Amino acid sequence: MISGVERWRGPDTVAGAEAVQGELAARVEIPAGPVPPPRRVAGLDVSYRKDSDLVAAAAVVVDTRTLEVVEEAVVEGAATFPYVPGLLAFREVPMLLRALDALTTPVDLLLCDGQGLAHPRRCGVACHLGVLTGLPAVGCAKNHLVGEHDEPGPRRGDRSALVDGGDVLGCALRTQDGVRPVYVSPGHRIGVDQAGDVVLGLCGTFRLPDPVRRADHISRRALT
DNA sequence: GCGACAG
DNA sequence: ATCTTGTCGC
Repeated sequence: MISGVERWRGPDTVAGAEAVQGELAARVEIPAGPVPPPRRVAGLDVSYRKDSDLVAAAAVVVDTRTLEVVEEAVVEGAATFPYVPGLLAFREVPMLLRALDALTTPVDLLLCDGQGLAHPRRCGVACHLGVLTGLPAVGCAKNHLVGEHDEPGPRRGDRSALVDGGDVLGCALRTQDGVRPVYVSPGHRIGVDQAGDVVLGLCGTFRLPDPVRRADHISRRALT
């Protein structure tokens, strides 16, 4: 269970949402050195239904040592904000906070399906969730949003920095030999290198980290 | 004007 | 994200 979550007040305009991100971005903390390795990670994801605003959000807590599932939570609701590139958090965060509240297990880190710092205003969905919960958070996106990077080497674990405006925001990480890289960036209370390490350590034999895959499956199944 | 554009 | 079967490639 996550306590002390401040009530989310969603803006209703693009300008308002961007202003909120400016404020949240200022509250993101990125430590210079390593932080204690997370023991329990919550993978998060949201699924949508084609012809309605019904959505399902899932949170799956996984033990990083055994890769065993500790707890799962799924909630359903209505989408209240449209998808706008750069403003994904306003569409998904309200539901994800509800899923997190449904958990009874304390978690050490949030692993989100989307960007963290690798965002136009350095405030991707992982930053929103990290700041609002106070927990360390990492963003792991399947596609690129911002930042330039060299093509990572072809093998599992190969990575190259994501750079934008002179800042290293994250990395393009090859999580399996020959697969397309994922885009990893810190959301809160963790550094770029360690964020990549955490994601790689949770990928098993798949491109995406296990907790996120499980959250995807569960949220999708909930809409059936 | 022409791309790019997390989910 | 979602609608969807078979099929091309390793």
